[in-house]
Amino acid sequence: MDALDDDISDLLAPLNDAQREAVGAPLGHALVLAGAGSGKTRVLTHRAAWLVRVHGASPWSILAVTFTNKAAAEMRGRIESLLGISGGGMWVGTFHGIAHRLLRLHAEEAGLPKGFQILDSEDQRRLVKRVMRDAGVDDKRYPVRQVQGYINARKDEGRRAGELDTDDAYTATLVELYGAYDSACRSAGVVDFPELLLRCCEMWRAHPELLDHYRRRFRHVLIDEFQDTNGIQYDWLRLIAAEDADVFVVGDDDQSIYGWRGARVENLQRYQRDYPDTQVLRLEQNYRSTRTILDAANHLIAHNSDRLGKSLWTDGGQGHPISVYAAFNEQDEARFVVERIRAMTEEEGYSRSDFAILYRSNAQSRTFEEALIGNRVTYRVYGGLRFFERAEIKDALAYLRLVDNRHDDASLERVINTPARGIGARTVEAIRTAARTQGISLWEAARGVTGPGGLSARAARSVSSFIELVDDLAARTAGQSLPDQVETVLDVSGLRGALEKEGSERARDRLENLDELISAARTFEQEGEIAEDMPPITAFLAHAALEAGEGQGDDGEACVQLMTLHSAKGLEFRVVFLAGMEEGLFPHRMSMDEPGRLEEERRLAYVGVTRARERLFLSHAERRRLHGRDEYTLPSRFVGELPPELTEMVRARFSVTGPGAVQRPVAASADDDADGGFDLGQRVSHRKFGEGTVLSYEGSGPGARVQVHFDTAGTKWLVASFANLQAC
DNA sequence: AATCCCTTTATTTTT
DNA sequence: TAAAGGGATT
Repeated sequence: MDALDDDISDLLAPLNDAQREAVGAPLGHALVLAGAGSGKTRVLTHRAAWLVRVHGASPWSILAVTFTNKAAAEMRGRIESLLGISGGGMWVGTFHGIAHRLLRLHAEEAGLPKGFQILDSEDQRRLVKRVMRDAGVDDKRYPVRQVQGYINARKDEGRRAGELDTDDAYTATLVELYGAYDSACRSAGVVDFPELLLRCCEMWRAHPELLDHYRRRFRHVLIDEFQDTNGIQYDWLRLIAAEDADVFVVGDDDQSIYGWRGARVENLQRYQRDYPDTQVLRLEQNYRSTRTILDAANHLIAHNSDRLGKSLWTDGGQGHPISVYAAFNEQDEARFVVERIRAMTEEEGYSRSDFAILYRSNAQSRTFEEALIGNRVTYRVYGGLRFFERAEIKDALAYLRLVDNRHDDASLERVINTPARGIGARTVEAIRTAARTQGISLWEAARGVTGPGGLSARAARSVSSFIELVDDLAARTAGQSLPDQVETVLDVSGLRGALEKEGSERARDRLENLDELISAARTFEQEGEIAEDMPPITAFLAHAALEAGEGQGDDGEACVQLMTLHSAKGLEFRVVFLAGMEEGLFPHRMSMDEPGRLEEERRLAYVGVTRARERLFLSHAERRRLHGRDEYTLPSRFVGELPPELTEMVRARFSVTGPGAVQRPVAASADDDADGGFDLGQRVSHRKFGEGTVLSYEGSGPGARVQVHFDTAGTKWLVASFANLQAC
């Protein structure tokens, strides 16, 4: 196809001037500062298509990088539809996915065994723990998570244990553990997530001819969400993008919310410094939200300093004011949200899938779930435990990994006594010691200890039958199809049998998940990308580690969506509820003291506000049960940072006589407090419904009604004078 | 070796 | 509150 004859109007027509300028930017170095809802993804995908159709670039020469698999899949799909062909040869993926691919292709140059496996965070934590035990480090002084965090942070900076300063004893121990952990990874033939990037960089540095090959191939590099890149990802880009390559990065400093995970907003400035010819483009027209919502977002984010500066505008309508609801407690907050959802679906024609309830921390979802269930509103919670992270799935995968590589110590430790087969802590400890002293893998050590000496006869028998089991699995699965291999593992390992015997509800769930694993294997075999000469099982295991299986859940039915603010980034909804707008919760108390972290919280609030297209509701509870204690809370400062003229306070349905004063209904029972009323949130008991909590009032005098959420009987409105509620 | 009970602790999350 | 981890018990 001659690029010049191609009619490119479909590429430019759906774009505004700023977007068009970005898409058609001259080859070189571009930085697109794209505000929320300004058509960032569209610009990125049209740019890729533009490169092919206008500059005649081969898809082979394009490398497009995102942060999540979901974003990568979406980008690939959209580019392909713009090109009208499959983007054959184009590399579109996550940083980790692409680095992984490179390491597979060049395992030898990278110093990795052919069938290396990937550790997810949990695997990594277990391994760190084991290394610490072996090194005799006290996990009270050095919490495992902290050590893990330290190692990952250093890897994200691109630094190995050997390059680190050890000024004080504490750091020295951390560095030592880092080194010991890395050697454990090396001997087991496994890599963790940050290692994928780091190893890739090291491979390129050690093999300039390889780097040169890829530099000549990938003439065009596109990167999404650049504000989320960390140090090693930036290094990686600097390596792969030759000086004269075409680099197109898109980001928004106001949406940088992963600083705590090593993301460095400064990379936006660093990029401009490292490539002085960078053309900076701004996308400031928002197509998503009403003017009210956008103005509110702009005001909010203006409270941050150190911004690159960007101001979003829209030519859309004013829209509704932002509603702010002060709830008594979290149940009342949930009740309010669910009531609004009910009213808007019934009276204004909204669908359930138009609503999102966003919150700062996952624990907040529970109250909403209860309220939604109580009102028979279908919903879906995003986040939480992902498919491939479930214990039963990981057990099954660990068997597969062990069959693939007997020296994978982490997997061996995981399943040596799962299901229980009489190999207890002491036995495992003996194997571990043997492995450590002889410098061999656990597998080899396990084979050794079955010999004379050491273990009791019973333990030795158990261990050797485990060894036989794994060898037997290997023999049986050889030559089988992927789903059959999974099936074999489930049956022969006893994983399935143990769950069937248990027979509980939970066990049935797990069995279903295991069945789903077989289907996942089948799907992967049919559709998955099994590159080059990689054995399917290796590819499948890598897939399980790199894609936690977010797609699993039940779509289809219209659902209200519940998720954290973090997972809402990149999404949009007609109606958004931002719940728990309270000091201490949001901004979170752990991020309140440091100015930098507080600003990140504010960016998170900004992300939340800009998710809304039409309506935005903020709510905060005056009293919230936190860790089992009732806490009295203040509204979040972020609420106060919105212009008052754009917000309206929503009143509860009971009468309010003065500022903050609640007129209490007269209760029939004379035996409680002085004025005979109940306090909101007070515990009461009813003859028939049992105990409950007072949620709200309506009216006063003898006709006053009181809303009580009963622990077992649900929420009810009662006429106070007849209900004969007792304080308790 | 498995079970039970007590203490501790308590963001955000992708890969 | 509730989950998870550690220590003691069976």
